[in-house]
Amino acid sequence: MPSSPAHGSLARGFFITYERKRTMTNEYTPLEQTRLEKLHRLRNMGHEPYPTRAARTHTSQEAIRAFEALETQGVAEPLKATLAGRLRASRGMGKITFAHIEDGDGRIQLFLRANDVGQEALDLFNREFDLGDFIQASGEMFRTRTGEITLKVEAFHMLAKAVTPLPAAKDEVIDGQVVRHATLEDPETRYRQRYADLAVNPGVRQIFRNRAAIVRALQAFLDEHGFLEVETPILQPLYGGAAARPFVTHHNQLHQDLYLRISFELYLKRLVAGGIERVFEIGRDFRNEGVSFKHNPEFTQLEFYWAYADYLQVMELTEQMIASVCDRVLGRRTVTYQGHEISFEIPWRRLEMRQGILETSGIDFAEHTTSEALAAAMTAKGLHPKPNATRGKLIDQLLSDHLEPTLIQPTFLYDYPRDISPLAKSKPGDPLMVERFEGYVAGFEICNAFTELNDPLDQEARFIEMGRDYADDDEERHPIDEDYLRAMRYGMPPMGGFGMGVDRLVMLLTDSHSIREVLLFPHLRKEE
RNA sequence: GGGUGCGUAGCUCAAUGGUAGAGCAGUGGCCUUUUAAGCCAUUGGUUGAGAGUUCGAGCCUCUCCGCACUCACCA
Repeated sequence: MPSSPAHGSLARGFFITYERKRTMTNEYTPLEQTRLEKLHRLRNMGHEPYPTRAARTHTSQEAIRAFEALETQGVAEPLKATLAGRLRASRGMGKITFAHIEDGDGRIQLFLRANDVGQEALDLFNREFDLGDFIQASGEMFRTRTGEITLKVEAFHMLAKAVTPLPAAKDEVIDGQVVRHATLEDPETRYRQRYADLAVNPGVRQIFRNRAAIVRALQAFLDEHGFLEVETPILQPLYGGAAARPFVTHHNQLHQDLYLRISFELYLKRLVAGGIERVFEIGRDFRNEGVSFKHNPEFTQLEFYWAYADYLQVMELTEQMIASVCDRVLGRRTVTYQGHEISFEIPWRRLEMRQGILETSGIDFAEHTTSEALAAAMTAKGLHPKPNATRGKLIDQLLSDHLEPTLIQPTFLYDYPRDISPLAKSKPGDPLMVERFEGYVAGFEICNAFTELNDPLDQEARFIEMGRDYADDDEERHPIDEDYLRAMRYGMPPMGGFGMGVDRLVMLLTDSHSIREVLLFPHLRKEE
């Protein structure tokens, strides 16, 4: 990049043209122009605004802890430190300036005095440095009159000039409580410009630290229980394993349409057929559906499959796994979610799905074995059954409308109707029901599991039966995965299988009201 | 996709159909232990975009864009 004149139109013109070509951004705002002029002045004075390297010796908290340690030991020798971070507050008071910088650890105060750095440098700091700039400062640690551990700056320089001001956010400490003023709140700006959100809203960073810890805790738990972590194709020639519309893409050279996976199920069960008795995957699923506070088009799923186990054993492993995650990540098993005290202590409540629906809606679906009969019973109760719905969908409607909202404490709903569970094994002696459970917390579903169907003839019949419920052009109609049937015909051991929305678990453990809060870059419509 | 609501300065928010404002941030000045520092002065707006009604529109009407909530969809 050529060196630029201080603050002429030539310099600005250069930058604007460059930016427009690259990103089609608009012109710089007046606030940005002010900062660009500072940038050019710094450069003209020989202060590189974007030096190649930093040289910090301590993070903010390391410096504070090291100072406290020396203080307790009564060491007279002052602690020298070079700190680096983002300028978040600056209070100029004539011949001295107090400032705070923020790094990955937290905040620390800087104290700049004309006596120490020189009047010229102090003026440079006050005139050309802005909130949001990344800077480096060296000096000795001390305590101010009010007791705050502070760096008495002897030398400082810019590490990266911020051209665009951060959305203002100031903290006030009242009786030990941090009160934030004019924080960035607009959800659209927060999600579109997550970098700005992360920079000014510390709670956001904590959510994603917790998210990473939750995923690691799940991996550790399953690893300790003998499950092998694998990665299966995201681009699939056929999709399956869930009721969802897929995203379609195309491989040019192979002249082949491909689907982004909607679940891992059929691939992971192929692996069990191949002899991997305990297997799991944590990864991204893609579903071409509407968005809501609990749905994003791409989301993170955990699935595991466990040979020779059934859904009851999976149920027990599930509550152990969640408790283990709570222990590792939070150090406790109770959380507050949107005002509800929720306990993940073992065991969770177990409720037969039929019984739960009977209690909350007054309808026993077992007494109505056809969709017509069930719809009539619902109408008789003053409910509004969806027209032309299958019996399974009507039961699902009763579940979501009446039962689901009541399931605040962790609850396993078990035994589901066969016609909404084409991959689950029937209950012995009850051909209409399958061995399946779903875990509900805070009124929404977080996991889904069953004793897996391993009878290739039954599976083929279910696929065909399922296909009959849809017209040929119905988008929900699923293709039959012949290769999966072949894998099953080679022999597939009995097994329990499990799937969980990791984002929803993160929501629960971070008290987030929307899935978008726990996704770094949630899906939004295109800007403009 | 439907319904409801919202969109005003960089951020958070005001403004009966009648001159678009405040705090913070910014700019200039004073200030050597402050911490939402303070004090004085001051800049900043095509009120999301476009059209219409009106003497006059941030406000009323319509279209579009975006966001939120909600419904539909989600074996």
